[in-house]
Amino acid sequence: MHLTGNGHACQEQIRFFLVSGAADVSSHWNGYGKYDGIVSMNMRRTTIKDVAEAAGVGVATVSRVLSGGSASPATRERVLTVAAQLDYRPSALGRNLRQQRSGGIGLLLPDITDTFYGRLADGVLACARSAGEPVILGATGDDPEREAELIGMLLEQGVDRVIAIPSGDGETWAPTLRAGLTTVFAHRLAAGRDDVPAVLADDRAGVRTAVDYLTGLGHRRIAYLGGPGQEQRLSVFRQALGALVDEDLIVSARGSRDSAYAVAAGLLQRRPDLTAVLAGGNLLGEAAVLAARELDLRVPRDLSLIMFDDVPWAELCSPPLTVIAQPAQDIGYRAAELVLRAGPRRPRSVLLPTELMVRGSCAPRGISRSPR
Amino acid sequence: MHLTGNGHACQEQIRFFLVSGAADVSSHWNGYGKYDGIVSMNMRRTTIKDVAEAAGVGVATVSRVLSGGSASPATRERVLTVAAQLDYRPSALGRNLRQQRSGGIGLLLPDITDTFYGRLADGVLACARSAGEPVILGATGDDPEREAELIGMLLEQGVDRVIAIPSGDGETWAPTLRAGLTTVFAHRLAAGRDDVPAVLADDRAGVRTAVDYLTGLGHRRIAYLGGPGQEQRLSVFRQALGALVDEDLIVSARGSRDSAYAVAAGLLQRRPDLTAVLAGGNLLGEAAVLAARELDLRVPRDLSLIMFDDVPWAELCSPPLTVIAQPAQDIGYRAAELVLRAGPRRPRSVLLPTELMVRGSCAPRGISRSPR
DNA sequence: GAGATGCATGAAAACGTATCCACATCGGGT
DNA sequence: ACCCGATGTGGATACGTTTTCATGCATCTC
Repeated sequence: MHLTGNGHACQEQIRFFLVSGAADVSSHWNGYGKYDGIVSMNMRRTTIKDVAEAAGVGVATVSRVLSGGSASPATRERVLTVAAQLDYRPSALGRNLRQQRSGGIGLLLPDITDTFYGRLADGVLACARSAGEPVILGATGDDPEREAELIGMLLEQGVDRVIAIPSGDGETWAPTLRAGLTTVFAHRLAAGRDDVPAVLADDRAGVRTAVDYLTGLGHRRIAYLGGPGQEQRLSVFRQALGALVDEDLIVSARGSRDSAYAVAAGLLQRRPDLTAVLAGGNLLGEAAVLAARELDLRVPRDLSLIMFDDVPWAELCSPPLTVIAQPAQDIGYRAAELVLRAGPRRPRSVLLPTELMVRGSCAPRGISRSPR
Repeated sequence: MHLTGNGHACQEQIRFFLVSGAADVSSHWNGYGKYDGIVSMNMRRTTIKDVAEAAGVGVATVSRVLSGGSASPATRERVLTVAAQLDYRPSALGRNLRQQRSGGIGLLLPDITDTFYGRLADGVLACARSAGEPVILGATGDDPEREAELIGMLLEQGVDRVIAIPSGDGETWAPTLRAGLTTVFAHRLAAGRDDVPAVLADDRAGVRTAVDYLTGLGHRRIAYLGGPGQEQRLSVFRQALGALVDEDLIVSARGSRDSAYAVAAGLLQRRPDLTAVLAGGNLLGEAAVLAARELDLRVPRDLSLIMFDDVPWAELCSPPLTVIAQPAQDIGYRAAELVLRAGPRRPRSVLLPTELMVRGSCAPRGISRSPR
């Protein structure tokens, strides 16, 4: 009761100022923050109603002005001035409930610890920030179940836009689309969901370039060390390798570092005859380097190595790693653009170029590895 | 109109099933999703009211049951059953508006690309997930202005819990606390805001250990390569070094990789006489390694290097980097715990241990570096 | 047996916003 | 002079939930 009365008094005060001369208002009310200690604890949030009363207009008008609707220049200016003076910030809560959507954009990725996804997330954040949209982050751990859980959470939150590096298949994503979420996939697709727009690096060209480079150096027994959801790369790998393909040299790890290392070490141990490895991600590349070192294989003399994704430490490694650079940040940014600009018709998917960065981890096939 | 009528019909249907035999309901309505193609586009969200009507109780009762309030076992079971059948999910939008808070937890950090912050974020996500809370991520770029902007966004969203690696000073964070947000700082403090609980790595001990280790190896001219917000580390560094301190050897970079490299290269070039560097973060360590390589300084023969924060590539580097490991993930997790369990009284801050991991980037001071 | 006590329950209010609709005002055209 | 359309405006409503409050019923106590 007391509070409401107090608030009213303030608003009258402001109206007075506005009438007598708006120019002075700011100087008087700039120090609003100084009232901190006194009123902060139990101060009600400034609502659209307060602004309306202080400006002497209806709430509808305020809402229109602030949402870009039509209004006479005079009232528009008055409303804007008063809103600024009161330091009014529209409550996303009210708006969200009214329009049945929370506005934010959900971002679901396997592992925020992986610098690739980190850079991708950074791109999303950059675009979202320029659009003033909050980003809700979730880590799926490449587990469809956790992914489904997170999707449920997003739905419950009323999020209506989501960018995902999908782990699950079409089934997992059915509820999302059914609920009318605008979805954009990044970096990879979900099996059986080619109706969802996506932003992808040109894996096809990347793999082909890498394979051509390695075969050009004389390599014949080339392994692919893959991760989750790399079916497309695998098919291109097989295709590019043609007759040289050896299914025993194509292995897949789960998302974790441990799994990657285990698989890499197993591969190198099992097949001492292979001369080159294409690692399908920086975690896998890291695992390959560690495993090679553990087995006393020297890169690139004993083993040539190409890694997907250019990370800062690729240059620090010795030898510096030859990589296929992917525009992780761009992927995120473009995905955010797509999901924000989602118009009536479904936007076209985007394919971003990859680039082979030749450093020092590949060499012509020399003397065959000495058996251990 | 048509829709409402349709919805009512469905509810009647369900009530009938429930009366006649609940066991059959699931089998009949399991296939609910099959109606997708027909009704999905214009199907109203299932609300608490629907559940109430279908269960033949009031909305208040449903709310109580679902929020863990008291209710008779009979009604509780009936409500739960109906809710499950209707696949009812409470709308966070409505709840948020009602209780004037959005429930989620905001996470503000300088740069999600930095693996340290990535791991920290991962810890936060882990804890938040187990609590069922969404996380809203924002990247400040170590810029107080952007930070203030993001804080404003969080306030607008009604977020009432925030974890931050603060960039700004107490002034920046005044609005946050004024608005009644429960705030927890992680990894570092904001100047003049020691009233905010924090989760920190034991920098004090870390720096001291590192300095002792280096001086123990005979080093006398030791540089500190710092980043933003490392005032405390600097003071400890000076203190630990005692009479050996040389202000010219204490330099600070901004957050970016470029800045870090520039400062590192400048330092090494300007002072060829220094024999050891303590880098205050993995970006700075990376910069130091690159700069040293560029100047043809061999590590550790010409230059000993210790880096704050243990990252996977520290082992891949040659030589492997001696580091001060920080429990980044734990920091995030604990911070999330604190901010979630925020009771009436302010929780105590937490200090987590650091650990010196000796690898190969430090050596006893040998022959002084040859001048270039 | 009457009053007191406890519990389950539902109607209603509130949260802050956007939008629908009705009304008023004004200018220009017949 | 009258009407009509365009435009600006404000009251009222709805969004889905939680919480308060009053009511009814059953049980307990003296």
